[in-house]
Amino acid sequence: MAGTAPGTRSRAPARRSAHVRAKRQRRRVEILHAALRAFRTGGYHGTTLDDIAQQLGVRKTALYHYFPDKEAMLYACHREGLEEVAGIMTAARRRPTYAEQLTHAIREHVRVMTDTLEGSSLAFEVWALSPRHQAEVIAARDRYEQALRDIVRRGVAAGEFRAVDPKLAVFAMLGAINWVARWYSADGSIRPQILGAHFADHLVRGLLVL
Amino acid sequence: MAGTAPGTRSRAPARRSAHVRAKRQRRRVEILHAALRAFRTGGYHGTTLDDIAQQLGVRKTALYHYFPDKEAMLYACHREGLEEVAGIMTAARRRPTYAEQLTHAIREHVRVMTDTLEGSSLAFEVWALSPRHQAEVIAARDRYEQALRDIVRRGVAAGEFRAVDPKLAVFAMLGAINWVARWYSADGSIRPQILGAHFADHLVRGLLVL
DNA sequence: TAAATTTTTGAACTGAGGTTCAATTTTCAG
DNA sequence: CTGAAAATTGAACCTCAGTTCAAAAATTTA
Repeated sequence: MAGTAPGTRSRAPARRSAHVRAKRQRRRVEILHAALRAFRTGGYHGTTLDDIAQQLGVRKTALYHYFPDKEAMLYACHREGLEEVAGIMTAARRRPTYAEQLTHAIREHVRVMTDTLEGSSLAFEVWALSPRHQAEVIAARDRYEQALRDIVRRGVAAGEFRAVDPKLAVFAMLGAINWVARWYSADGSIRPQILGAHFADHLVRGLLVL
Repeated sequence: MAGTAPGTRSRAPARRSAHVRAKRQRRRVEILHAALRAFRTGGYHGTTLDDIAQQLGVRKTALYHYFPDKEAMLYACHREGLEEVAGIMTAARRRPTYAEQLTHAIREHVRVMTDTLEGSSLAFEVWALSPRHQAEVIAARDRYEQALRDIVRRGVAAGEFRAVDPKLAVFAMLGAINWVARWYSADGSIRPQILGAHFADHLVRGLLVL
């Protein structure tokens, strides 16, 4: 949105120096992370711009220098998360067995969820987005879900998994993973690595034939 | 809160007839269900009193005849859900094996989630509650989580389950179950009965020794 | 260091939505 | 049928939070 509108900055195409541009980008990410943290716990509507600004030691009006409005922040959060998660699938498909493909996807998704916390966007309220953005995010999310279902479906066909309903199996997996956004804290005693391995074990084993 | 405050209705202890009282109670439940539906999808802050009132074909001011404020509705939702879920555990403990105990708990929790939708309170934003209510709800939720962990712990000790971390195992289960509130629709093709059985199978099997 | 540009700020505007309340309509009880 | 109680309404209030904007502060560039 920021770079695609024709009239936004058509007069001065590349006036900003690389240094300034990089700094601005860094700040944007900082703001996004602050927003992410706040959205994750308090929800989009429950989070005020003051909440986000306060984390950065700045007034809320400063945020408008980086994002046109609050919804743009939520959208950016979703974008980043979806991008990261989408990348998981291409790597997963290279694994030899379907069980390993699922294991990889779960581990990586959990890692995205805990390490950068940026994967938590899938757990966010999509309804707060504008119709256009909402449709886009839902489409991307559905693509991801579909890819997971395909793995399960093939695993079942190959006799690797029990005759489960792929849709329900994936709902269970995504529920467990997305729920992480609700309780995980980097200060806690739970190590992300362990968490991912544990979830993958639990959820994939539940599909295997005896 | 409605019946415990000393000064609320101390002068007229039982003026309302049984019929009126029953009708009022029925209406309260109707409002609660409407609120529940709205909270479940749009979140507490994202839901307006107009949203809830509109479902009932009434103006928002009518709601104040049944609840002192919006927070009271959220609190009532939590109360009902927690009560139902708490009842699950006592029945579960009567089952012979730990696997069966878990299976029962998961099935019933899913049923509460889909049938009445009242179990979705555990999935709600607790932070929107007043400090007092928040503490109460968190305590009840922790009790429930602890009970589930105990089953897992004992199952591990008895050699029935693998040597999993009870905390993580329960997080995975509750994540899958609570996530139901996000996608389940009574109009959809998924039958609650099947869903509960499927989730129980998936999640319990994942804990069993090979 | 000085001009230009970027970033931040404080004040003010605005609309949405929770809440109050007196008045009206509906329902109940005798 | 009639008075009383309950339920609902519409108007108004008020706070909060998203947004705008011109001015000030900080930073970059030459």
